[in-house]
Formats: sequence, structure tokens, C-alpha cells
Amino acid sequence: MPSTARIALNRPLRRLFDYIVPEGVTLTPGQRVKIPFGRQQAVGLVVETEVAPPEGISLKPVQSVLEKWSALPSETFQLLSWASDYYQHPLGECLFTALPPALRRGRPALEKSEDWWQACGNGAILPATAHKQKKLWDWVSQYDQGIKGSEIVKAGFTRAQLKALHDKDLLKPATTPGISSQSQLYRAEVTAPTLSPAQTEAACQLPSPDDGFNASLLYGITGSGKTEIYLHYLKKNLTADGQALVLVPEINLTPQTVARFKRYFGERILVWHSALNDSERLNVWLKVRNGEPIILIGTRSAVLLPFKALKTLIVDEEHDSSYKQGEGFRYSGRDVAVYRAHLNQCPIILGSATPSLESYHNALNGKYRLIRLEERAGAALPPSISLLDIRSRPLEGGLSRPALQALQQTLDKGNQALVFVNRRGFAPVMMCFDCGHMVECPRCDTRLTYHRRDRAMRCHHCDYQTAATETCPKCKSQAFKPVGQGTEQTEDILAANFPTTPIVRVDRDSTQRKGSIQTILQQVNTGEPCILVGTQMLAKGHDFPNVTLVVVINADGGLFSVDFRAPEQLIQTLLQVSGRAGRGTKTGKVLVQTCHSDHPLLKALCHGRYLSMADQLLAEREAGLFPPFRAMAIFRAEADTMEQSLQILDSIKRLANAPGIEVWGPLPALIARRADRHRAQLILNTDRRKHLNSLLSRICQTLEQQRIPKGAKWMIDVDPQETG
DNA sequence: AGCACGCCGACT
DNA sequence: GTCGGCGTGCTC
Repeated sequence: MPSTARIALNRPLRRLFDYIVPEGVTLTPGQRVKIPFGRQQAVGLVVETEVAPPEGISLKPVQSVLEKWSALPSETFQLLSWASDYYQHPLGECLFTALPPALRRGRPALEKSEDWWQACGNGAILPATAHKQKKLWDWVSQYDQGIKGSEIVKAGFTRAQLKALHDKDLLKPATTPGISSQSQLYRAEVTAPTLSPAQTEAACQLPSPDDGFNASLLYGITGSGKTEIYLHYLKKNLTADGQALVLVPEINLTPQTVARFKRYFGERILVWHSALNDSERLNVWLKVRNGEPIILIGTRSAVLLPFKALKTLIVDEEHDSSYKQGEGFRYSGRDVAVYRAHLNQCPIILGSATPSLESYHNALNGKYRLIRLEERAGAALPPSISLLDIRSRPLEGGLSRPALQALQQTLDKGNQALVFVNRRGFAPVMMCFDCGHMVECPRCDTRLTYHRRDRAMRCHHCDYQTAATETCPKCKSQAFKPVGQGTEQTEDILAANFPTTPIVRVDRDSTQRKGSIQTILQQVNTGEPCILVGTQMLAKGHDFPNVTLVVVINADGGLFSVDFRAPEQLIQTLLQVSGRAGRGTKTGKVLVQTCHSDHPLLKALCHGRYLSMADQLLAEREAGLFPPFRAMAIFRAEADTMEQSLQILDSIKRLANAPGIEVWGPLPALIARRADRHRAQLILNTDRRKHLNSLLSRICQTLEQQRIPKGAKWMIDVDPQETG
């Protein structure tokens, strides 16, 4: 009697499909197979073997087995199954995200561009005139396991000769799996970095790898040297045959960061990020899968890779919101990393100068060990932060007199300054002072941002743009003016006030135009006096040793937001950007312009104690019944009309009626219409996470059975980052 | 997600 | 009379 295997496909289906396992074939979970599916053929991943065949369905047999080994070793397979259930995303799609694109498409698991060749047939049949081809055939023949195409080219043959022999069936692609050469010696001779007394003390508190699962929250203020601690930890604790994963936000994965790790670990360092092409991804994936003792520095999705010998995890800037995937399989890279460490019984270090309230809460309740590093490396002191009340003060490009004076003084001393503006473009709104008209996006419920450099009006929520006009498009009045500040405007005002000083603007627009952020920052790296103007981009991951003054144009945006995470995010951003000041031996100063200088949060900011602010914010979260005290999930819907979206969510609300589950909504999203799609959401909130998970499971299963109106879509977001 | 089957408008 | 629009139904 033939056995039956349950197989997952890379389709948005919350179900699996059963196939007959051919005689003489044994399958294991995570193994790649080719299967017939409807009229097509597809790549599948084995989920379960020896299952009872369903009744009344005639099963098709597995067509072929792509490799003998499992693409997803058991620990990785368990991790992905857990994530599929936790985030309520179809198992098939979750499993396939752990494969590089080439393997998803059913390509062979061979080092790509590293094509392998084997000799076959008899080279003697070649005519005497083809002596070069004969030579190539003889040469390849000596390698029983096959040889890489690149080696063939290196040996002085051409691709054309290779192809000629392939056509004559004298060479064939090698079928050996791409198990490449095992461990070389990796920079064992370079010793761990020297730590300061404070760093040493922190490092001593980190767990030994033999302690099994152990999560540490490394709270290290900016400039305290967390990276040295990571390097030191890996150097001291990672054995020669172990693998390690260092997760970083995309923006922090710079050549400098990688170079720093390579100084200590040489070729043992590999990277994983969005800029890799398919063959690079495949090659890294194979090394990870083969258990080569690598240290992988990667962004979010690296946490899903099939490590064979993972011994240590590090999540740098663990508070960073980019760890949460914002679409499709909406997992949190940080949270999956913690679960992975747990599965693997290995240590994990979460590092941040501004820990997330979730992680901090876990540290307070003893789940994580809290390690504090509140001293800057070297002689540097933390920057002093002060508020600048701008009520009834005249502003120029958003800058008050005292701020301009402070900038002047900084430049006079030969130092650099940074001006933080939270909006790109020239002005976030164009308004007519005669008829009151404001230019809106025709597809979204938003205003168009004025980009003066390009004479364009752009929507920052879709790709709409139109030419800017001199007069009001509605009443043709001349009294048509920009309202509010953007980076372009601040740049202009600074240029007018400091005509001899270089002004360097850093935002998505300027970096897109001039290539990388690195090129733009060359100017700053000279150390000569200059003023940096920019958005969020400046707040993360860059060191500016000569910047001694940071001016924050306006801090009030996040103070009264409807999003419960807004205050936390505001404080984090302000502290991150403050951390740019006074990195070298010079003490930094931060001026925060605000209309609410008596706001408790901003007052606390001046005392610069992040954890005491976090305590305060946690108390507010607890009072408001928000995470991390409660579990939260959001159903979102989008459709051609708001009625449709609300209707879908209303039907979900009926399904969600269960004891202990609070349901808020449905309500239109903060930006209700985006790219002509009408969006709404339904919030589920509870103190019973397990209960919520099984409820979500039932709802999603039911929803999948129901048919949804044509243009409409629903999605589920567990532990949402954004509630707007 | 694909992909086919299936019924209604403008073309050789 | 056909080509093709995308509605809906299914994939072991």
C-alpha cells in the first residue's frame, strides 16, 4: 500500500494537499518536491508523511523529489510552523519565504553562477580539429564530482567551448548538491576588542552559550559601544563550528558595519539583505543550510533562514519598527528571533539605546535579563537636551531666533550642526489664503506635498504627482502659499542665513538623486563646518563626530497622535537623533523646538533617562489596556468603497464575538482612502493570547471559505505596529 | 496565486 | 459568425 504525504504550496491557501508517495521513495518534512497541481506543475514542501489518505479524493502521485535532503531542517521547520500559526499566515507561504527565489521556482540547489559540470560520453569521438574541446573534455573528466563553470573559465577555456560539448552530450550539468568546501580557518588570530570598564561589566553579565535559552536586553545609550560588546561576545563564546545571526535594520547594514565585523571574523561574515540578487541569495542560503560556521549579518528575513548550527542570536536596535513586516506574512523579525533562540536553546541579545516597551516590560518581569550600559565610550558625555518654546516666536523656515543663534555659535567654533525636520519636500500643504483651498491628492485622503526643487506637487502615500502652480488652482488667487516646513524649505532658509556654510540635505529625495547616502556624507566626513538638514534617515546608524548641535524643528507631531505607539516612537526618534550630537570628545547640545514645553514627556526627555520615560509610558499602556499588557490583533479590509470594507469587518466582528475578547470598530483607517482604495480596520484586544490565537484561527478559516466581493481584500495583523 | 471554463460585446 | 472581456470555481 503506497503511503500518503501532506504537502504545502506557495499559494495563499490555508490548506495543504495530499499526494501519493511513489514506491521506494522516503520523504521528510521540509523536503522539496515537484507535484502536479491542477493543470500546472508546482514546487511543494513536504509537511507530513504517512498521513491517512482523505476519502473520496483520488490522489495524484508526487512527480519527483528535488533533493534527497530537507530544505528546511527540523528546527527551522518548527519555527516557521509556529510563525504561521502565531501570525495566522498560510503555512505554505511561510515555509516558502525561507527559500531563496531560485529554489521557490524549482531550480536545483546548486551554487548558482557556480554551475557544475561533469564529463560524460566518450571524448574520443571528437574530430581532430576540435583539439581545444578535446582538451576541455579530458580536463573535466578528471573531476568525478564535477567542476564549477567558473573554474573551467579560469583554466583558460571559454563558455562557448563548454556549450559546444554540452550540445554534443559530452558534458552535462553536475547533479551533486552544492555542498561547498567546509570550514576554512577564520581569523582566529585576531583577538576580541578591548572593552572599557563599563563595557566589561556589561559583557560579564551576558550569558554563557551553555546556559541554554537566555534572553538579554542590552540597554546601551548611544555611543556606549554596543557593537564592541557584540564582537567581544561572539569572539569569546562562538565556537569554531557554530553559526551566529546578527539582525540589523536595513538602514544600519552599511559597508562600514560589515567591515567592522570582518576585521574580527574575516570571511566568516556573510550578509543577507534586500540588495542581493537571486544567485547571491542562493549561495548564502546554501552555506547557511550546510551548517558552515558563518556569522550572518542580515535584515528581518535572515531570521527565517535554515541554520543548521545556530548558537547565538543578536538583534541590534531591537526597538526598530522595520523589524515588523508591514504586508503579507506580517511577522516581527525580533520576536521570531526570540522564539528561535528558545527553540534552539541558545542565547539571544537584544540591544538598543531606546528599548521597545515590549522588551523592557519583559526585562522588568524577569523574562529577559536587563543589562545597562549608561556610559559613553571614551571621554564623551551624553548631550544636554533643552526645550525651546516657540509659541508666539517668529519662525524662519521653522527655525526660531535662538535656534539660528545657536547654529551660528556652533559654526563659529568650527563645529558641525544637524537640523532634524520630520518632513521631506518644501512644505506639506499649499493653501490659498483667499478661498481656503488646499491641494489634495485625487486618489488619497491626503494633501499634496510641495516639492519646489522639481516644481511638483506629490502625494507621499501613492505615486501621484502633478506640476506645481503659481496661483490657486481653484480661484486663481495670487495668495497661494506654502504652509508648514519641509527639509527643502529649511535648507533654503539655512542657506540664506549662512551663505558661506555648506548645507547638506539628507532625505529620500536627495539620496535618490545623488546615489547613496555615503556619497552625500563625504562632505560631512571632512569635518569642516557645515549644517546637515534631514529626516529620520539622519537619526539612524550614522556617526558624525564633529556634530555638536542638534536642532529639532518640531517635536509636537507625536504628542497628541491617535496611535498608542506614537509617544514611544517620538521619544525614541528624539533620543536617537540626539545621540548624533557630541560623539567625539566634544559635548553635544540638543535644542527641541515645541509649543508644549510643559508636556511631561518632553520635560522627562530633558533629563535624558530613557528608562524612567519608559516606566511612565508603560504605566499609560497598562491603564489604556494596550500591549504589552494585552494581546492585540487587527483585521484590515480594503475595497472600492468604504461600505464594502466596513461590511467585511462587520461580518468578522460577528465571528469575533467571544468572552474575554474586546472588539473595537470597525472604523475607517486614519487615511481612509489610499490610492483609491477604501480602508478600514477592526481591533481585537484581550489578556488571553492563547484564546485570541485560536479564535483568529477559526475566523481566518471561516473567512477563507467565504467569497469576498470582487475588488475587496481582508488581512490579519497580529501584534500590529501601526494602528492608524 | 494561477488557470480554465463560461457566458456576453466589437471585429475579420 | 469568432476573439476576448474578466466573474467564479478549483487545485490533492
